[in-house]
Amino acid sequence: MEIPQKDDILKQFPQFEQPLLEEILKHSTIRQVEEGEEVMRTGQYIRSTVLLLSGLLKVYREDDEGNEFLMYYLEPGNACAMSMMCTARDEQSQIMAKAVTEAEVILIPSHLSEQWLAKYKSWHNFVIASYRQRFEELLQTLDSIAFKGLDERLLFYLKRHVKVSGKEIRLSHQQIALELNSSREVISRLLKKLEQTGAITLHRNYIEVHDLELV
Amino acid sequence: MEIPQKDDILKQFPQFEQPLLEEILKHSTIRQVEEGEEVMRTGQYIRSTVLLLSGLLKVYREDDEGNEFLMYYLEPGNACAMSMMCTARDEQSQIMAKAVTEAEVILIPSHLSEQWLAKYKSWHNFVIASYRQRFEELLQTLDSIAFKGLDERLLFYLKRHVKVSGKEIRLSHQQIALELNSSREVISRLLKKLEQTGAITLHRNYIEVHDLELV
DNA sequence: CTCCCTCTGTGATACTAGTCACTGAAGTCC
DNA sequence: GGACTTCAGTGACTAGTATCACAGAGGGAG
Repeated sequence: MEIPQKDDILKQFPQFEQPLLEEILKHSTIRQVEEGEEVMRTGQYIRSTVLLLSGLLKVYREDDEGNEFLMYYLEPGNACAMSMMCTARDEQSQIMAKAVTEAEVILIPSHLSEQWLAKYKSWHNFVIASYRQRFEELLQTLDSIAFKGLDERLLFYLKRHVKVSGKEIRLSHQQIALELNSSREVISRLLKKLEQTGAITLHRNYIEVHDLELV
Repeated sequence: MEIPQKDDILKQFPQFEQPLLEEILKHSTIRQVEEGEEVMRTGQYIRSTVLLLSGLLKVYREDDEGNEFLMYYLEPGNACAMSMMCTARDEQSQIMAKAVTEAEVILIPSHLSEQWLAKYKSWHNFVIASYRQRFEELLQTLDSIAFKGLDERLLFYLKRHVKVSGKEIRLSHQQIALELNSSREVISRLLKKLEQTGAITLHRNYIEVHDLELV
């Protein structure tokens, strides 16, 4: 655990008022998270609000048989909406969060983030905006599962991935299959088809994206 | 539009503080909604927070081809979480809401429901609790779509329906198919199978539920 | 260079769900 | 009672996805 540095926070959360920043500096801690490390597990009690300072987190849902599917990514400047909603009553997490890359998160004790809602306008706005963004992203994910075939879902997934981490997608087909709750062979076949349209080029362990929009 | 009556509100929202109740009485309106009427449409601008006083609303998502699927039901004492999140910036609705039965909703001007967050503890708690509940229900719906076959989803749907409106489900197979984004024939077949287990009895235009837990 | 492990490609097959075509049953209106 | 409409049941077929089995390619470690 480190003491948070003002400049780092300021860079990702420029909208926070000065006194709020001071409080964050005083009362919260920063945690370094390694690639692949779990930040939050289903069933875990939540005692802190989680803000992301650097790196990339994926937030996903896991069922009892170990199947999973991606809900959305969190980028620097985002907060985990679940961790904000649970503050009130020491609730359990409903979701999993894992570091896709090495990351730094700010942990704010729940009772403080709760107090700040009334105390700091910028915090209040930030929390509401976070809820809304996550809700909307979740609805998009839901749409793609409910209404689309796997081919379109894959496309949606790739686009989202490009948005958060660039045109070189460093994932095996297996990992993609996992996040879409599908199977490797099927993903391989669909990717192959995409390659034939010229939208991507396949390599071992990574995918080179050219243009997903024209598919 | 009617002037809200204090007793009605008190009955569904006993947790609200006295002065908050007074404000609701003073500034909000009640709207009667007929069965089948749309309370909210995707793309519509939201200017009020919606609380449900009586009746039953279904909240669902619709895609561009008119397909839909059910997100969750709202019962008396619940609020539409979307309508609370959109307050801040006059945002557009992402969802559809329709009255399943005749219903009464309280409409609270957005700027007030926003002010009350800071002003009334009980309002603030109510809003946060609503977010959380809806988020959780949405996650459940998501799970059932992502991880389950149609047979289990149907079961989940029936259970939920029983919870909000009793063991006589007055729906045609067609309507159920629509809410699950499936087709009538498939739902008919699955219902038939369920009937054979003894869990339900099928009739024209309604389903009699005996026990869904033992399936 | 060789061994080994992981990743990818591919055919065969099975299953789930959606679609089409049709039949009959139940309820409504005249 | 007969005509009409809506709802439900059923068989045949199709499409999409999952599963199984196996082959080959790429890269790392010795």
